Amino acid sequence: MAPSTVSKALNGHNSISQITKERVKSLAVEWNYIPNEAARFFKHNKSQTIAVVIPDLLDQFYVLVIKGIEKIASKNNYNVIISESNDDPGKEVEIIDNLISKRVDGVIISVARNSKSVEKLKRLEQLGTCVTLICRSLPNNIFNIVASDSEDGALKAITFLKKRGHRRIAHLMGPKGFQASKQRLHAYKKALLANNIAYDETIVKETNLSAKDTGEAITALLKTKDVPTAILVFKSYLSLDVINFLKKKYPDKLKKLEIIGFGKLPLFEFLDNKPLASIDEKPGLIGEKAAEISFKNINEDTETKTVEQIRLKCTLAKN
Amino acid sequence: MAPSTVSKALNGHNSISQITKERVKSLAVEWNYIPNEAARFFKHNKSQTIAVVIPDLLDQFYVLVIKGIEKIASKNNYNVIISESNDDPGKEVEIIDNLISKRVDGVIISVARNSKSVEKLKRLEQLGTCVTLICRSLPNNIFNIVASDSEDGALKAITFLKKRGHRRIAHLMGPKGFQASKQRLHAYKKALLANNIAYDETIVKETNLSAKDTGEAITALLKTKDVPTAILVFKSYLSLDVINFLKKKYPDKLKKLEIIGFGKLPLFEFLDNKPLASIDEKPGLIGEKAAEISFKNINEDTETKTVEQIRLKCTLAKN
DNA sequence: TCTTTTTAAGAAAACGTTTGAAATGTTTTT
DNA sequence: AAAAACATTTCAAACGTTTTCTTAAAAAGA
Repeated sequence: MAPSTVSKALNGHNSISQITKERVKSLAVEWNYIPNEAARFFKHNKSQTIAVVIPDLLDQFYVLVIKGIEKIASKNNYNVIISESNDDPGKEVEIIDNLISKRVDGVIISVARNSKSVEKLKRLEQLGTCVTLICRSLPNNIFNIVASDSEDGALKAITFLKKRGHRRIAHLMGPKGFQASKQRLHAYKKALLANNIAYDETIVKETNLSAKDTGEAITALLKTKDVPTAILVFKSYLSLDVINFLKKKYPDKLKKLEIIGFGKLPLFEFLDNKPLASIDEKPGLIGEKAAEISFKNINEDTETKTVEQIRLKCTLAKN
Repeated sequence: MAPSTVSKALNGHNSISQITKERVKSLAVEWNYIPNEAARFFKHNKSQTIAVVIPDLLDQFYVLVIKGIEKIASKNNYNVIISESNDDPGKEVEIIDNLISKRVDGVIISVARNSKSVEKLKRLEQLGTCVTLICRSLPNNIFNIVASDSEDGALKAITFLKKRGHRRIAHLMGPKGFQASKQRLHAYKKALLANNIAYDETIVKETNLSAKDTGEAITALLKTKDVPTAILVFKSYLSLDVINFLKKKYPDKLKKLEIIGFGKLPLFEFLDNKPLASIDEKPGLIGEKAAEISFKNINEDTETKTVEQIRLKCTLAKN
């Protein structure tokens, strides 16, 4: 029996008779034949693999994203490989070089802060790999992106807080250098406006995300003359730092400053003092959408490719 | 210039002159040449990849293991692919089939509870893949394994508790069907003995790991006539369930029952009520050791292969 | 200068699979 | 009965790299 016959039989080619197909298949089982994927990938110049690049696996947000991606990938019989950049732009470039030589079919990436990978990512696209950003954007919006709709999230959070009686709602923002920080600050402002609350920049504080800096920001907030009663926080883990800080330094304030943060994490279930509520950014769904974009592009002609920019609605989850 | 010359030049073969090597390398950069790994893997019948199979990425313990593996793998220029079995034996078998066809060079696996994969793993070894178990063992000890030394951990925990004045130390054990549960129960007994504390089976309770069952076990413990003042818990996440249960149902007992669990997690940092201490099983080190075993075996002749069984010492981490 | 040795580069085969074309065998049509 | 159509199988080339073997050129020795 010729190799080509076997190949065609196993792949259900219709130029092979039913009888042969069955004979081949049963022999394959009997002889424990397992196709050599490396040879197949090589032949097809496809790896049946999409790569996920994230900052850190200890961040449960990204784990949920990955689970979403895996769900779609396994439906499509695709493999997923995961790399951590640790938010190190150099490491990120290394990772992408590696992905290029692997000829992965798609890359889903949450770029490192201060990413230097734009050119590499462009090159990846030139080579036919579908690149999809998640959560964090890059200048010029030239890549597919799936992220949560911060404006929707902020609006739901602020509206909820107003209903609870809050009128003085602060914002702890991320580093001004980050796209996401600006975006969420803007969302915060817009949400205040929609709720007829005046914007007051004295109760918007920035943190570089270190616990120390966050502590100082909170201290400053607590020293403003009209102390805020609630705060919208840039990111879930940051909310936890805020709570930790309050617990240590201002335990009396703990109940007087209600916290809502972007992002809801499974680990919240174990916390005593947790944010009042969280903006659930649907990480699993982000992963699924990103994976779907990848597969759509992988299966399409390169000519018809268009850039997709998806912002997913959030929900407000009481903790 | 012949492909063979290029190949040799890029791989630093010494039958190529220095001049040509440099010429090739500079042209490679200029033309953006990136070797096709798929072709290479195919040619070598090696994938330069080790696979990690774990139950769940949301368990930070395993994330730390993975980070350890990645550390060693990247030193060796190896790729790591991760799969989640979700403790589903069927899914696990599927995953391993996939790994077989990928011809991965090594598999590091924390087998699913009730794993049905022994035969598949044997087959994997026959095919030349190095199989290393982590944390969870399989009957007959035919595979390499890296795990923590429960006896060492339990001894340190019980000794510490005794020094704090505890004489009545309970044990919340995992399902009796699990190898690990038996192991740790045995370690608990041995540690009591070493500390001259009598073993009392009325204060050893089993849980199937569901929150409900754990609650019942704790309730039963609290109802024993000589109520324990401390408890050694099977696993980190289980400690959290215990604490959550006490908080809800017996808040007064929260400070009266000191808890030490197997496993220390990064998320503990955010908790108010946390176990008194944790047995740090050094997940990162487990990953590193497992990866080292893999590479040692990958680079060795199959003839000289021996089974390695490593039990790593623990430390006791105050929380 | 001629032979021998050394060095460097090229040629060809191989890895396992898939693919389209060619060959074989069978059936239908004329 | 010959030709045409069809069904099924096999052949041969290809994918990009590495490796072994060969060849060409240069250097060394006589």
